[in-house]
Amino acid sequence: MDVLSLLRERGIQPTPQRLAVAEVVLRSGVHPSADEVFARVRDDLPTISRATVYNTLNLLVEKGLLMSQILREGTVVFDPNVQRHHHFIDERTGRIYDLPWSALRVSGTGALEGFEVRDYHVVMKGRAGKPRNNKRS
Amino acid sequence: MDVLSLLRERGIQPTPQRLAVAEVVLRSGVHPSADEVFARVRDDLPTISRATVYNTLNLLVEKGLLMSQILREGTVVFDPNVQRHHHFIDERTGRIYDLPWSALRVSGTGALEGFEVRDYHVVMKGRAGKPRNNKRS
DNA sequence: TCGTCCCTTTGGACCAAGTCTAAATCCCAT
DNA sequence: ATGGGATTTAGACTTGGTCCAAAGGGACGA
Repeated sequence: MDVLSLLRERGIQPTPQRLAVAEVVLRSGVHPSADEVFARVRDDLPTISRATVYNTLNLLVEKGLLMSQILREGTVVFDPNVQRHHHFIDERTGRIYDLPWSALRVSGTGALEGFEVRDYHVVMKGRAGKPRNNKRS
Repeated sequence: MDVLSLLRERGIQPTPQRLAVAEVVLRSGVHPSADEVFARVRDDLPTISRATVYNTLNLLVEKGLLMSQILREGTVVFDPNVQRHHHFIDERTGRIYDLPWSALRVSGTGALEGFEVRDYHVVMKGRAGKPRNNKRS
């Protein structure tokens, strides 16, 4: 599905600015901050303003095309993966990886006295890219 | 153990400013931001500077008396609980609660291809203060 | 074609969290 | 008492983010 249709589907009035922002963040596959998106978008649309990028990202979150996540110090990051999932943060690079929901299982969430759990996820830290398939260490 | 001895034990040269900061954050039982600590400490020590509060908090983290956590948008919070534990965030109040490590169990952390997990914890969101709740997720 | 209305974009002011720096102060050993 | 290293201070600076008033742009009726 192309980005233009995605926006229309959610009732977002498409504009060149919004399309450019959505292209960058939805296709990125990573977890950019707003200013990182700003920088990337400016390559194509040099006159776009910071306010528009922030407005658009917040609009995309509001309309369910993005999630914002609190995973980096000092800044929110945007995640084009809107399914439930977990996160892994590489300690060396700071890079954030998505882990599929099915990769982990958390038990005990229903047995917490005094807490009504609405959502949860696991945040893991370590090193990514070390072990290889079929190799033991 | 009093705070003065705690600092000495960790090789931290005690000063009135450091003691005041440590008292506030170690006894608070909550998860204050640096500026919240700054505000509280100024009640007792009106001339203390922001830089000293930030320096001291970072020093306490470095020396293992505190942990810093990324749980609130825009600011780091400090956690006097240095044991492994999970977190629950009340969506209405933003208040952060510690959950004992034993309250939850996460399985699958060892089976992740390509990720060497060094640490992890569960972040939950919902409403606190409602006893008697039995729901799975 | 021309207005006009409404939505969007823009630039800059503003705010909050946090770091940095240079100067002042403190403490301690000589 | 004095000199030096550690600590504190105020304020400048940086960065992430919001706010606002003015300008732009497109759809539609006259």
